[in-house]
Amino acid sequence: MYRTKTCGELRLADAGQTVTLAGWVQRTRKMGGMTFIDVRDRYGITQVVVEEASPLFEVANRLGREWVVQVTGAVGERSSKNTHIPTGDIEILATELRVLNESQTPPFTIEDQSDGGDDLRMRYRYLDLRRTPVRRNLELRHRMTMEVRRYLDSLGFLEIETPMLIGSTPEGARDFVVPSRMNPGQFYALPQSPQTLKQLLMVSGMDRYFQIVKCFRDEDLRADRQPEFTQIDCEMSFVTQEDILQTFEGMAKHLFRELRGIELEGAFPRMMWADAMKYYGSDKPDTRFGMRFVELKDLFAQAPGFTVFDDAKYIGGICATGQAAYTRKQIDQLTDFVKRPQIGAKGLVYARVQDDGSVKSSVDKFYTQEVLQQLRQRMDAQPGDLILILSGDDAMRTRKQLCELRLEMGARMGLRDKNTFSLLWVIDFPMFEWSEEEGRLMATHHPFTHPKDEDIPLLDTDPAAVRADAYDMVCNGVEVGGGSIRIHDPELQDKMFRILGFTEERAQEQFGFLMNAFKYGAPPHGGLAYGLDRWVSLFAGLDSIRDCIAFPKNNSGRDVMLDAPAALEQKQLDELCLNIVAPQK
RNA sequence: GGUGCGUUAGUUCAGUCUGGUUAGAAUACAUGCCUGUCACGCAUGGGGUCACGGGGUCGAGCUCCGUAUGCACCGCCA
Repeated sequence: MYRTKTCGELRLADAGQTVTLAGWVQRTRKMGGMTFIDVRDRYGITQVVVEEASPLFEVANRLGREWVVQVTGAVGERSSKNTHIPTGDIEILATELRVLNESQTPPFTIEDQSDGGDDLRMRYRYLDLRRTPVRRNLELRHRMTMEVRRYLDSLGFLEIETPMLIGSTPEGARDFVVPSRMNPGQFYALPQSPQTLKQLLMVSGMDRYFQIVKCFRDEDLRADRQPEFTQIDCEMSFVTQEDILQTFEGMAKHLFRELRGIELEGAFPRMMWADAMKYYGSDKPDTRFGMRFVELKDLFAQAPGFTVFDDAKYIGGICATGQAAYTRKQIDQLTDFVKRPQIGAKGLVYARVQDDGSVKSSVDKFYTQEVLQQLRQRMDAQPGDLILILSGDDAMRTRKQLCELRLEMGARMGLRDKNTFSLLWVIDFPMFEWSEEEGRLMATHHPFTHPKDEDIPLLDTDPAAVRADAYDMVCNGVEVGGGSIRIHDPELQDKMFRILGFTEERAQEQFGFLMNAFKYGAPPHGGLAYGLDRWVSLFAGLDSIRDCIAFPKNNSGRDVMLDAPAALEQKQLDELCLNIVAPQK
């Protein structure tokens, strides 16, 4: 046995015991006549003392950072305590000190506040994972999957694995593909989600399924998007949308209770997609704060000499409470912010409500105080408030711009606190979206999503107006999960494929397996998938999901530690019959 | 496919606006001193292809163009 105790568990009550610890040298402090060694493992840090008189003194002074050591000695009370760490009252007076392994000087110091940048941390991720903050994220992730399994198991869900090598489907994200050696010229695809497989499990009568499962999407990365990521994938039979929302709202509450000690009271608010877009300009509104949009188009008639609003199809405002003291410079910063190419607004109109109730705005020259007072009333603005207005000739685009402005103001006003959580359901998503690129309607969620019963007649007359039994769970402006009731009627499914522009042959070719299964008695079913990485990030207050993934990819989809992806040997390529010539080395 | 910001010591950064002697700091590392440190302290020392290529200039870390690469974002992500 290499150790009898860990480096995090010894306390004053253990004084007098002889123990053996093993771990990494965090650092040594040589005082001349004595040397302190901080030994670290994943449980904590314990101080070891070696005095000059000890035969171990020479070894102790030779130790370098990150050497692996084994120490035996008596637990003693420290004469001067360290109140910063749990083991700070005790130390080990070493009687044995063995070097289990030496270490090169690490490229960055293993400390909570790392001095390594992202790229270096990824290159030496195994060292980065020795750092407490990163390790804690993985610990939290572990506890979360344990709690998910506990909750779902208690409700009778079965965890069932589905294959990683499946067929490619052109709908949705790009697939990662895997060539098949035994079937030359043919390819598997890695699942973007086990969507159709879990629906088949419902046909099989599995009733309540879940899986904590890797999913793969060959799309560009973001701070919250990795090419492989983990879903908590769930499906239930004989349920309504209401049943599903209840079940998974329960799971969210369970996770908050067990992992954050937060009791979420009452049912989660539900917001129709159309309202989310109208009041927040987003299908994932951050509801930690208000500042809802107010439409102002009818208020601002054409004014001589002022052309900004002339072509506006949409004029919308938000009211920033108590921000009337914003300086000209701050307003200019906001204007620059909305004019950035990523946002693309033309400009910003502002109005301050003065202490006496009068409104001082950037459009004073063009609108009477009467109109401005109506504005103030419409915005429900009080003295001291700042009204910000955007306009544009494309209502949807302008709402998105206003959404960015709202989030920016929320951040500036400190209203986006990482320890405040505001959850809601966004429901009644539109069934279809028009794709300019494809020149056809595309499924907003996926082609198996059930339309709302009352909208089914519209499928024939006005498909773009059809809403779906689809829902997202949103927390603090992050989509943490989403799902839908699925179609279980083959005829309705056929109709959906037709609207989506599938020929019968193509629908059969790509989804024939599912359509055939549905001919043998598909139960009504629906489900949801949570993004595990996003949940962990949210609970840990992370800016990027990378920090809760042991070995993530960088912005370009590369694993800089493994140096993957990489070219293959010609022999491997030849076996796969890909007719690719390997690059010369 | 696009936009923005970056790339200088092992590491984190300053220096770039306003080109001009030997490119600095902190930290890490090495050596020495120190018996109560815990961000130990003190002293000394080593450590640089200023990402790469090109232009312009008497002269470039600094200016211009291109490339690579990192991060954030837009497009994309059923």
